[in-house]
Amino acid sequence: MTAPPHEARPTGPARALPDTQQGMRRRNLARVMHAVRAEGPLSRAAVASRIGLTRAAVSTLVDELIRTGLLEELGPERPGRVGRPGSALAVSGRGPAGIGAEIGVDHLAVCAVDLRGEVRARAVRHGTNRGRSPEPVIEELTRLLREVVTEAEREGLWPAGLAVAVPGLVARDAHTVVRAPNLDWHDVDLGALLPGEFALTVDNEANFGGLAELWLGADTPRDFLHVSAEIGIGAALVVDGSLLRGTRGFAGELGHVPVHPDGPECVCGGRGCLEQYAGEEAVLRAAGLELGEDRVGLLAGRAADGDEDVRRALRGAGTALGIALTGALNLLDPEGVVLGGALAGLAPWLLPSLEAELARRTAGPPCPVSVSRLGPEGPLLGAAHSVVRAVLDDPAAVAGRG
Amino acid sequence: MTAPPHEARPTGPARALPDTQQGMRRRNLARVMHAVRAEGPLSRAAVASRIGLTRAAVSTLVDELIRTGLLEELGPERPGRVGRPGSALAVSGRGPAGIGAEIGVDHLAVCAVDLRGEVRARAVRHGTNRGRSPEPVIEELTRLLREVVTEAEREGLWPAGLAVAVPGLVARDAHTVVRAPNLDWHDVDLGALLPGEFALTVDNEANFGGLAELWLGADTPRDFLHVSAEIGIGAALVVDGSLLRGTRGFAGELGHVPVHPDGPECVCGGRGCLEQYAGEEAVLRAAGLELGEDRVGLLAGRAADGDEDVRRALRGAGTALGIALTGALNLLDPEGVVLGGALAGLAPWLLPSLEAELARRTAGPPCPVSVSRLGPEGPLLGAAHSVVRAVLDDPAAVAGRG
DNA sequence: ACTATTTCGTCATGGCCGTTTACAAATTAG
DNA sequence: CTAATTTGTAAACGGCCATGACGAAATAGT
Repeated sequence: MTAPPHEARPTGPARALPDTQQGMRRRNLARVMHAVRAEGPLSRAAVASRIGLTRAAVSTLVDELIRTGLLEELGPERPGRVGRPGSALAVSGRGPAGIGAEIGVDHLAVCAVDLRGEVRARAVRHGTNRGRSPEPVIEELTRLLREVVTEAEREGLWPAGLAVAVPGLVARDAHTVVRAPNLDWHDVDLGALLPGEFALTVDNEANFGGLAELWLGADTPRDFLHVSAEIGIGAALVVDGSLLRGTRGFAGELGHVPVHPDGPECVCGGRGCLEQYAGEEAVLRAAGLELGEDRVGLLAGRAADGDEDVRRALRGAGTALGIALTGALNLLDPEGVVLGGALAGLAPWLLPSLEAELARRTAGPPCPVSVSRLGPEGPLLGAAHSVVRAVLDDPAAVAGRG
Repeated sequence: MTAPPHEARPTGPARALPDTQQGMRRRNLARVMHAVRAEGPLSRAAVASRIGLTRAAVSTLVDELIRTGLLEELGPERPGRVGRPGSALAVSGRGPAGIGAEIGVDHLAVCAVDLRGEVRARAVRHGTNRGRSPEPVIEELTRLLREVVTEAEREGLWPAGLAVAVPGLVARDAHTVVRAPNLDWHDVDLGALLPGEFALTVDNEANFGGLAELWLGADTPRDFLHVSAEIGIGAALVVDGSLLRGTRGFAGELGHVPVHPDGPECVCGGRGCLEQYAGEEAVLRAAGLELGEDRVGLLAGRAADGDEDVRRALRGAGTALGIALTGALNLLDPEGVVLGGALAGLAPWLLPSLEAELARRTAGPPCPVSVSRLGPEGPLLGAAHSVVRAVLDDPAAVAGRG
C-alpha cells in the first residue's frame, strides 16, 4: 500500500481511486482529512455534518486516521453551546511531511511542510546555477535535502515525498527536465540523479507557483492564470482547481505566444514572441542595462528611483503582456490573472499599461489582474504543498509507514 | 430519480456521483454500459474482465440494465472457442434517445440518436435566420422537434433530453444565449421558449462540434482544439476528453485572439483580432465578393475553379489562423488541431499557408492539423450524442421512465 | 439544587454491494 | 465419450455506511 517510488502526479481531491468499497473508504478518509485541514479543529460530529456522513461512520474513519498518526485528538472543546462538547480533532503536526525543493537560476532551496501546512524546516543556498552541469547542482541540492530531512525528523516528521520545481519544461513523466534554457539543461532525468528513497515529482516552477497561489492565496479563484517569469515567461493554467498540463506537459508557454507576428526572431523559431518584449533580457536591453546578478532587484530599484528608461521599458513589457494575455483570456475565460515570480516585484510599473491594454481590447469588464503575495516563495511552497495534498487526497496510501 | 427539467451539463464519464454505496453502483452501471457500447456485443464474462469486476457482480448489473431497457440480450454467441459460449449483450436500440437540435444561421435541424449512436430520425429546414427574432425561430424549431420526437416514438424510442447547438456564446447555466452576433440575439433564455418537457442543454456549436469529433472521429485524440467558423471563429478546447468551458462559459473565443495588435478595429473592442483576417466577412471582402446566401459554397467553388483572388484571400486567412493557433498551441499543448464547420470545406486552400505558418513558428515537429470528416453535421450530432452520453454516464438516472 | 433538554461519541444491528466459492450448463479437445 | 474449459448463477461472506439506542457531558429552566 506504500506509494511506488515514482508515483503519478496528484491531480486534486477527485484523483482516481478504484471504484470499489475500499476505494470509497479511501475517498472518505480523504474527505475527513480535507474537512479538518480546511476548517480548523473540528469535532467528529462537525466533520460528519460537513462531509455528509453519519457520526458513526466518521468515528471509525477518525479512529483509523488517529491510529495512523494523521489526525490528533486535542481534547474536549470549550463548551459555550448546549450539549455535550465534542472532542476537537486537528491534523497532526507530526507524521508525514512534504519536502519541496527549488532549482532556481540564482539559488537552491529545500523546505519541509507538515500536514497543517506549516514550514517546519528549510535550507537555502544562493549563487548562480547558470550553465552549471546537472550533477554538481543536484549533489548540492541533495546536501540541502539531507539537512532539511534530518531537521524535520528531529521534529517528529517523516518525508512522504519530494517535489522539485525547475525553471524549464518538464515531461509528463514528472521526472525529466526536457529543456531549461536558463540552466542550459536538456533532457536531464532528475529521477536518476536524486536519491531514490523519495517519491519524486518534478514540475515547472510556474506550475508549482500557480498551485501555491491556488492553495495558499487569500481568495484565489479555482480558475485563473498564474503568470511568472525568470528569463522565460511561463504561465500556470489552473482550470477548475487543477493544472492544465497539455499532452507533453508543455502547456502554459505564454512566452512564445506571438505578439507582433513580424517582430524579431526568437530562440523558439518564431517571431515576435512575448518573450521578445517582456522577457527579462528584452526589458534589460530596452532599459539600456546589462545582464547581472540580481536583475529583478536592479530593475525594481531603478524604477522606484524614477529611472525613466527603465519605467518605459517596463511599460512596454506590460503592454506586450496585455496583448498576449488578451489572447489567453479569449481562449480560456478564467476568473482572474495573478502575476507571480519576478513579475510580482515589478507589478507597480507593469500593471498600468497591462491593464490599459486589456481594457482596450475587451468589451465589457476586463478580467481582474492581481499580484501574488507569495512572491518568490511560491514555487517552493507549491512544491512542498503538492506532496502534502497528495497525502491528504489519499491518506490510506501512507498509512503504516510512519 | 428522474432528471430535473434543466439539469447540469454532463462533463464525462467521471461525472460527480455521490460517494455512497448507491453511487458506486451507479458508476458501475455506467461502466457496463460504456464497455458494451464501445466494444460491440459482449458477454457478461467479457464485460467483467474489461471493467475489472467479477462475473457475479456484472450479472446483477446487467440484469438491472436489461430490466430498465438499456441493454438487450442478443442470445448465445457463435462458439469458435472452447467452453460454454456467452450470451451476447448489446446496447438497446429502443429506449432512451438523445434529441439534438441546431440553430444555424442558414438552417434549423433536429435529430434523434439512439443509445447505439445511430441517427433514427431527423428534420431540417433551410432558410436564413439572420436577424429573425427568437420567438418565431424557436416556434419553427419546436415544430421540427415534434416531428422528430413522434418519428422516434414510432420506433420505440423516448426522448431522454434535448441539446441545442447555437452559433454564439452560451452562459454556464446552459440555457441562455448571451450573444449570437449572426442571429443578432442577446440574452435569450431558450429554457423559457422551448417546451419544458425535455431536460435542456444549450451550447455553442463549436463546442458540440468538438464533442462530436471526440466521440465520433476516427482516431481523434483526447486533447485537441476543434476550430470551426461560421461568421465568428470559435474553438472547442478538449482537454483530457472533456470540454474546457471557462468561468462564464466563454472559453474558446479564438476569433478574438489578437493577430496583428495594431490591425483594424473589431466589434469586440479590440484590434487586429483573428476574425478581422480569417472571418467569413473578411475573407469575402479580401476576395472582392459580396455577402450572399451560400457563402462557403461560393468560396469553395471559386477556389476550386482557380479564382486567384479567392485563393489569395484564403491563403491570407490560413496564415492568420496559423498565427492565432501558434499562441493557442503554446498555451494548451494539445495533441492536434481539427478544422471543422465551414473551415473543413475550405481546408484545401487554407491548410498549406496555415501549416507553413505553424512550422515557421515552431521548433520541433509542428502540431498535426487535420480536417473533420463530420463537416457541417458535427454540431447537430454532437448535441444529440451529448444527451446519449449523459444517459450512458448515469444509466440509473433514467431508469423507470421508459 | 435538580430535572429536562441538547449534543456528542459509541455500539449493535441491518442493508447494500462486490467477492468468493461452488456448481450446473454448454462447448471444444483428444 | 471423457476431460478440460468457459459461462452464468446462487449462496455464503466480508466490508462499509446508515439506523436507532444509549450513556456521557454540557446548558436551560424551575
